[in-house]
Amino acid sequence: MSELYIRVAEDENEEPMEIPSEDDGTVLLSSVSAQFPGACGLRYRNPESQCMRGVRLVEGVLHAPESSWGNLVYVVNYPKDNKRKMEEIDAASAVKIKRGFQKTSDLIVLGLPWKTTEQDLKDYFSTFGEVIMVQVKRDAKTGNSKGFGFVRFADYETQTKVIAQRHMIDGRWCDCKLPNSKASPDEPMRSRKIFVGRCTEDMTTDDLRQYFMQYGEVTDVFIPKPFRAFAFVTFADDQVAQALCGEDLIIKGVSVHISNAEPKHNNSRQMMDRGRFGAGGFSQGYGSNRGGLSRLFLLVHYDMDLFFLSLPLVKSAKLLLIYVKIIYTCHHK
DNA sequence: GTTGAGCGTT
Repeated sequence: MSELYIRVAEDENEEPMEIPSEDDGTVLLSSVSAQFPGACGLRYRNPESQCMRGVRLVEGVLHAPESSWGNLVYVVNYPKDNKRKMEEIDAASAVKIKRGFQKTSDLIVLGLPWKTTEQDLKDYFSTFGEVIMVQVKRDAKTGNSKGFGFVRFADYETQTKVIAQRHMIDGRWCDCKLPNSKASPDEPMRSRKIFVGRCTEDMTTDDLRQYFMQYGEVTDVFIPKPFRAFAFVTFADDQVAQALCGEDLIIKGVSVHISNAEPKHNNSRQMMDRGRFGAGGFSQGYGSNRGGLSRLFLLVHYDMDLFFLSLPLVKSAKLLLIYVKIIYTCHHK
Protein backbone atom coordinates (compact mmCIF):
# COMPACT_ATOMS: atom_id res chain seq x y z
CA MET A 1 0.00 0.00 0.00
CA SER A 2 1.33 3.37 0.95
CA GLU A 3 4.25 2.80 3.33
CA LEU A 4 7.09 0.45 2.55
CA TYR A 5 8.51 0.76 6.04
CA ILE A 6 7.17 1.57 9.48
CA ARG A 7 9.18 3.05 12.32
CA VAL A 8 9.71 0.84 15.34
CA ALA A 9 11.68 1.48 18.51
CA GLU A 10 12.55 -0.37 21.69
CA ASP A 11 11.23 2.59 23.65
CA GLU A 12 9.47 5.83 22.86
CA ASN A 13 12.64 7.80 23.31
CA GLU A 14 14.89 5.40 21.48
CA GLU A 15 15.92 5.90 17.90
CA PRO A 16 13.42 4.11 15.67
CA MET A 17 14.33 1.46 13.15
CA GLU A 18 12.54 1.01 9.85
CA ILE A 19 10.78 -2.32 9.51
CA PRO A 20 9.47 -3.45 6.11
CA SER A 21 5.75 -3.93 5.60
CA GLU A 22 4.08 -6.46 3.33
CA ASP A 23 2.36 -5.74 0.03
CA ASP A 24 -1.05 -5.65 1.71
CA GLY A 25 0.11 -3.02 4.17
CA THR A 26 0.45 -5.37 7.12
CA VAL A 27 3.66 -6.00 9.04
CA LEU A 28 4.77 -9.44 10.03
CA LEU A 29 5.62 -9.96 13.67
CA SER A 30 8.57 -11.99 12.43
CA SER A 31 9.89 -8.87 10.69
CA VAL A 32 9.76 -7.06 14.01
CA SER A 33 11.28 -9.84 16.04
CA ALA A 34 14.06 -10.19 13.49
CA GLN A 35 15.26 -6.78 14.67
CA PHE A 36 13.95 -7.02 18.23
CA PRO A 37 14.46 -10.59 19.40
CA GLY A 38 11.72 -11.74 21.76
CA ALA A 39 9.22 -9.12 20.57
CA CYS A 40 5.59 -10.25 20.81
CA GLY A 41 3.76 -7.20 19.49
CA LEU A 42 3.65 -3.44 18.95
CA ARG A 43 2.01 -0.50 20.63
CA TYR A 44 1.85 3.21 19.90
CA ARG A 45 0.75 6.43 21.56
CA ASN A 46 -2.63 7.51 20.33
CA PRO A 47 -2.24 11.21 19.36
CA GLU A 48 -5.78 12.00 20.46
CA SER A 49 -6.02 10.28 23.83
CA GLN A 50 -2.28 10.29 24.54
CA CYS A 51 -2.75 6.73 25.73
CA MET A 52 -0.71 3.80 24.59
CA ARG A 53 -2.68 1.61 22.25
CA GLY A 54 -1.99 -1.90 21.10
CA VAL A 55 -1.60 -2.85 17.46
CA ARG A 56 -3.94 -5.57 16.28
CA LEU A 57 -2.12 -8.86 15.94
CA VAL A 58 -3.71 -11.84 14.18
CA GLU A 59 -1.74 -14.99 13.66
CA GLY A 60 1.62 -13.32 13.41
CA VAL A 61 0.35 -10.44 11.26
CA LEU A 62 0.27 -6.87 12.57
CA HIS A 63 -2.50 -4.69 11.18
CA ALA A 64 -2.27 -0.95 10.75
CA PRO A 65 -4.42 1.13 13.12
CA GLU A 66 -7.22 2.94 11.26
CA SER A 67 -6.28 2.69 7.62
CA SER A 68 -2.57 3.35 7.58
CA TRP A 69 0.51 3.18 9.80
CA GLY A 70 1.07 6.91 9.41
CA ASN A 71 4.23 8.50 10.64
CA LEU A 72 3.94 7.21 14.21
CA VAL A 73 6.73 5.50 16.07
CA TYR A 74 5.70 2.05 17.20
CA VAL A 75 7.09 0.59 20.36
CA VAL A 76 8.03 -3.05 20.77
CA ASN A 77 6.13 -5.21 23.23
CA TYR A 78 7.89 -8.01 25.04
CA PRO A 79 6.32 -10.87 26.97
CA LYS A 80 5.77 -9.99 30.63
CA ASP A 81 8.51 -12.36 31.71
CA ASN A 82 10.84 -10.57 29.33
CA LYS A 83 10.11 -7.08 30.62
CA ARG A 84 13.52 -7.20 32.16
CA LYS A 85 15.01 -8.05 28.81
CA MET A 86 17.81 -5.56 28.98
CA GLU A 87 18.78 -6.72 32.44
CA GLU A 88 18.77 -10.31 31.30
CA ILE A 89 21.00 -9.46 28.39
CA ASP A 90 23.27 -7.68 30.84
CA ALA A 91 23.34 -10.76 33.01
CA ALA A 92 24.11 -12.94 30.02
CA SER A 93 26.96 -10.76 28.90
CA ALA A 94 28.17 -10.59 32.48
CA VAL A 95 28.43 -14.34 32.36
CA LYS A 96 30.35 -14.14 29.13
CA ILE A 97 32.69 -11.57 30.63
CA LYS A 98 33.14 -13.68 33.69
CA ARG A 99 33.81 -16.65 31.51
CA GLY A 100 36.50 -14.71 29.73
CA PHE A 101 38.09 -14.08 33.08
CA GLN A 102 37.70 -17.62 34.23
CA LYS A 103 40.95 -18.97 35.47
CA THR A 104 42.61 -21.57 33.31
CA SER A 105 43.57 -25.04 34.45
CA ASP A 106 46.66 -27.12 34.01
CA LEU A 107 46.42 -29.25 30.90
CA ILE A 108 47.99 -32.65 30.70
CA VAL A 109 50.15 -33.20 27.62
CA LEU A 110 50.16 -36.84 26.58
CA GLY A 111 52.52 -38.60 24.26
CA LEU A 112 55.65 -36.47 24.61
CA PRO A 113 58.88 -37.77 23.11
CA TRP A 114 61.33 -38.94 25.79
CA LYS A 115 63.75 -36.24 24.82
CA THR A 116 61.33 -33.31 25.08
CA THR A 117 62.30 -30.79 27.75
CA GLU A 118 60.30 -28.15 29.54
CA GLN A 119 62.00 -25.53 27.39
CA ASP A 120 60.83 -27.39 24.30
CA LEU A 121 57.29 -27.39 25.66
CA LYS A 122 57.41 -23.72 26.47
CA ASP A 123 58.77 -22.86 23.04
CA TYR A 124 56.08 -24.87 21.31
CA PHE A 125 53.06 -23.76 23.33
CA SER A 126 54.09 -20.12 23.35
CA THR A 127 53.05 -20.00 19.72
CA PHE A 128 49.43 -20.31 20.93
CA GLY A 129 49.53 -17.75 23.72
CA GLU A 130 51.19 -16.80 26.95
CA VAL A 131 52.42 -19.87 28.83
CA ILE A 132 52.59 -19.53 32.60
CA MET A 133 53.73 -23.05 33.55
CA VAL A 134 55.22 -26.14 31.95
CA GLN A 135 56.23 -29.43 33.48
CA VAL A 136 57.71 -32.63 32.13
CA LYS A 137 57.11 -35.53 34.48
CA ARG A 138 60.26 -37.54 35.11
CA ASP A 139 61.31 -40.61 37.00
CA ALA A 140 62.64 -39.50 40.37
CA LYS A 141 65.70 -41.73 40.23
CA THR A 142 66.72 -41.77 36.61
CA GLY A 143 65.42 -38.38 35.60
CA ASN A 144 63.94 -39.90 32.48
CA SER A 145 60.81 -38.37 31.08
CA LYS A 146 57.63 -40.31 31.68
CA GLY A 147 56.37 -39.09 28.34
CA PHE A 148 53.80 -36.66 29.63
CA GLY A 149 53.72 -33.24 31.16
CA PHE A 150 51.57 -30.27 32.01
CA VAL A 151 51.05 -26.82 30.60
CA ARG A 152 49.12 -23.82 31.86
CA PHE A 153 48.10 -20.82 29.79
CA ALA A 154 47.33 -17.30 30.90
CA ASP A 155 44.31 -17.13 28.66
CA TYR A 156 41.20 -19.27 28.72
CA GLU A 157 40.70 -18.83 24.97
CA THR A 158 44.20 -20.17 24.38
CA GLN A 159 43.43 -23.18 26.53
CA THR A 160 40.29 -23.90 24.55
CA LYS A 161 42.18 -23.66 21.27
CA VAL A 162 44.98 -25.93 22.46
CA ILE A 163 42.63 -28.62 23.74
CA ALA A 164 40.77 -28.63 20.43
CA GLN A 165 43.67 -29.85 18.31
CA ARG A 166 46.51 -32.35 18.18
CA HIS A 167 50.06 -31.22 18.54
CA MET A 168 53.20 -32.27 16.72
CA ILE A 169 55.94 -31.92 19.30
CA ASP A 170 59.50 -33.00 18.46
CA GLY A 171 58.20 -35.47 15.90
CA ARG A 172 55.31 -37.06 17.82
CA TRP A 173 51.61 -36.36 17.93
CA CYS A 174 50.55 -35.27 21.38
CA ASP A 175 47.18 -34.58 22.99
CA CYS A 176 46.31 -31.90 25.50
CA LYS A 177 43.43 -32.58 27.83
CA LEU A 178 41.92 -31.44 31.07
CA PRO A 179 43.50 -33.76 33.61
CA ASN A 180 41.26 -36.28 35.33
CA SER A 181 42.01 -34.66 38.65
CA LYS A 182 39.83 -31.78 37.50
CA ALA A 183 36.81 -34.02 37.38
CA SER A 184 37.44 -36.18 40.36
CA PRO A 185 35.24 -39.27 40.39
CA ASP A 186 33.90 -38.33 43.81
CA GLU A 187 32.49 -34.96 42.89
CA PRO A 188 32.22 -34.78 39.15
CA MET A 189 29.16 -32.62 38.83
CA ARG A 190 29.93 -29.97 41.38
CA SER A 191 31.04 -27.46 38.86
CA ARG A 192 28.34 -28.05 36.26
CA LYS A 193 25.42 -28.06 38.64
CA ILE A 194 24.03 -25.05 40.46
CA PHE A 195 21.78 -24.85 43.48
CA VAL A 196 18.77 -22.57 42.92
CA GLY A 197 17.48 -21.36 46.26
CA ARG A 198 14.26 -19.50 47.16
CA CYS A 199 12.26 -21.20 44.40
CA THR A 200 8.50 -20.86 44.48
CA GLU A 201 6.09 -23.69 43.98
CA ASP A 202 4.83 -22.39 40.64
CA MET A 203 8.23 -22.78 39.04
CA THR A 204 8.25 -25.80 36.78
CA THR A 205 11.23 -27.61 35.34
CA ASP A 206 10.28 -26.08 32.00
CA ASP A 207 10.27 -22.59 33.50
CA LEU A 208 13.74 -23.11 34.88
CA ARG A 209 15.02 -24.67 31.70
CA GLN A 210 13.60 -21.83 29.60
CA TYR A 211 15.13 -19.25 31.90
CA PHE A 212 18.59 -20.73 32.27
CA MET A 213 18.91 -21.53 28.56
CA GLN A 214 20.01 -17.93 27.98
CA TYR A 215 23.25 -18.64 29.79
CA GLY A 216 24.14 -21.89 28.08
CA GLU A 217 22.98 -25.40 27.27
CA VAL A 218 21.01 -26.88 30.14
CA THR A 219 21.41 -30.63 30.47
CA ASP A 220 19.24 -31.22 33.52
CA VAL A 221 16.71 -29.56 35.79
CA PHE A 222 15.71 -31.22 39.02
CA ILE A 223 12.99 -30.03 41.39
CA PRO A 224 12.64 -32.16 44.52
CA LYS A 225 9.13 -33.38 45.26
CA PRO A 226 7.45 -32.56 47.51
CA PHE A 227 8.15 -28.87 47.24
CA ARG A 228 11.24 -27.77 49.12
CA ALA A 229 11.88 -24.31 47.69
CA PHE A 230 15.01 -25.21 45.81
CA ALA A 231 16.08 -26.82 42.55
CA PHE A 232 19.17 -28.01 40.74
CA VAL A 233 20.12 -26.93 37.25
CA THR A 234 22.95 -28.60 35.39
CA PHE A 235 24.70 -26.96 32.47
CA ALA A 236 26.72 -28.61 29.73
CA ASP A 237 29.54 -26.17 30.46
CA ASP A 238 30.89 -25.91 33.97
CA GLN A 239 32.12 -22.40 33.26
CA VAL A 240 28.54 -21.22 32.87
CA ALA A 241 27.56 -22.77 36.18
CA GLN A 242 30.55 -21.24 37.89
CA ALA A 243 29.83 -17.82 36.46
CA LEU A 244 26.29 -17.83 37.84
CA CYS A 245 27.24 -18.75 41.37
CA GLY A 246 26.56 -15.96 43.82
CA GLU A 247 24.02 -14.24 41.56
CA ASP A 248 20.53 -13.24 42.54
CA LEU A 249 18.32 -13.80 39.52
CA ILE A 250 14.70 -12.90 38.90
CA ILE A 251 12.58 -15.80 37.73
CA LYS A 252 8.83 -15.29 37.39
CA GLY A 253 9.22 -12.13 39.41
CA VAL A 254 10.90 -13.95 42.26
CA SER A 255 14.47 -13.44 43.38
CA VAL A 256 16.27 -16.75 43.51
CA HIS A 257 19.79 -17.25 44.77
CA ILE A 258 22.38 -19.25 42.87
CA SER A 259 25.09 -21.14 44.64
CA ASN A 260 27.24 -24.18 44.17
CA ALA A 261 25.35 -27.44 44.33
CA GLU A 262 26.77 -29.21 47.34
CA PRO A 263 28.50 -32.29 46.09
CA LYS A 264 26.87 -35.38 47.43
CA HIS A 265 28.35 -38.77 47.97
CA ASN A 266 27.89 -41.61 45.58
CA ASN A 267 24.13 -41.57 45.41
CA SER A 268 22.18 -42.89 42.48
CA ARG A 269 21.48 -39.44 41.20
CA GLN A 270 25.10 -38.63 40.63
CA MET A 271 25.80 -41.99 39.14
CA MET A 272 23.13 -41.21 36.59
CA ASP A 273 24.24 -37.68 35.93
CA ARG A 274 27.59 -39.12 35.08
CA GLY A 275 26.07 -41.68 32.79
CA ARG A 276 27.57 -44.30 35.05
CA PHE A 277 24.69 -46.43 36.12
CA GLY A 278 25.58 -49.20 38.45
CA ALA A 279 24.70 -51.19 41.48
CA GLY A 280 26.69 -48.70 43.47
CA GLY A 281 24.04 -46.18 42.62
CA PHE A 282 21.61 -47.87 44.95
CA SER A 283 22.03 -47.12 48.56
CA GLN A 284 20.34 -50.43 49.19
CA GLY A 285 19.04 -53.25 47.10
CA TYR A 286 16.95 -56.22 48.09
CA GLY A 287 16.52 -59.21 45.86
CA SER A 288 13.71 -61.66 46.38
CA ASN A 289 13.46 -64.67 44.14
CA ARG A 290 12.55 -67.52 46.42
CA GLY A 291 9.73 -70.03 46.24
CA GLY A 292 8.54 -68.97 42.84
CA LEU A 293 8.62 -65.30 43.72
CA SER A 294 9.98 -63.92 40.52
CA ARG A 295 10.15 -60.31 41.41
CA LEU A 296 12.92 -58.06 42.48
CA PHE A 297 12.40 -55.34 45.03
CA LEU A 298 14.56 -52.35 45.11
CA LEU A 299 14.85 -49.57 47.58
CA VAL A 300 16.37 -46.80 45.57
CA HIS A 301 17.90 -43.77 47.12
CA TYR A 302 17.37 -41.04 44.57
CA ASP A 303 18.53 -37.63 45.62
CA MET A 304 16.96 -37.29 49.00
CA ASP A 305 13.93 -39.34 48.11
CA LEU A 306 13.38 -43.01 48.54
CA PHE A 307 11.61 -45.09 45.97
CA PHE A 308 10.45 -48.58 46.68
CA LEU A 309 10.25 -50.40 43.43
CA SER A 310 8.95 -53.74 42.39
CA LEU A 311 10.38 -55.10 39.20
CA PRO A 312 9.74 -58.17 37.12
CA LEU A 313 12.37 -60.83 37.32
CA VAL A 314 15.70 -59.40 36.51
CA LYS A 315 17.85 -61.97 34.85
CA SER A 316 21.00 -60.02 34.46
CA ALA A 317 22.77 -56.96 35.67
CA LYS A 318 22.49 -55.57 32.17
CA LEU A 319 18.71 -55.86 32.26
CA LEU A 320 18.69 -54.25 35.68
CA LEU A 321 20.51 -51.25 34.29
CA ILE A 322 17.91 -50.93 31.57
CA TYR A 323 15.21 -50.86 34.23
CA VAL A 324 17.08 -48.27 36.17
CA LYS A 325 17.42 -46.11 33.09
CA ILE A 326 13.67 -46.34 32.48
CA ILE A 327 12.94 -45.39 36.07
CA TYR A 328 15.38 -42.54 35.85
CA THR A 329 13.75 -41.29 32.67
CA CYS A 330 10.27 -41.50 34.23
CA HIS A 331 11.35 -39.34 37.09
CA HIS A 332 12.67 -36.83 34.62
CA LYS A 333 9.75 -36.13 32.41
C1' DG B 1 70.76 -48.10 28.51
C1' DT B 2 64.38 -50.82 27.18
C1' DT B 3 58.80 -48.26 26.59
C1' DG B 4 54.03 -45.39 24.16
C1' DA B 5 48.66 -45.73 27.38
C1' DG B 6 48.10 -42.91 30.85
C1' DC B 7 46.98 -38.59 34.94
C1' DG B 8 50.69 -34.57 38.45
C1' DT B 9 56.96 -37.20 44.36
C1' DT B 10 58.51 -32.27 46.28
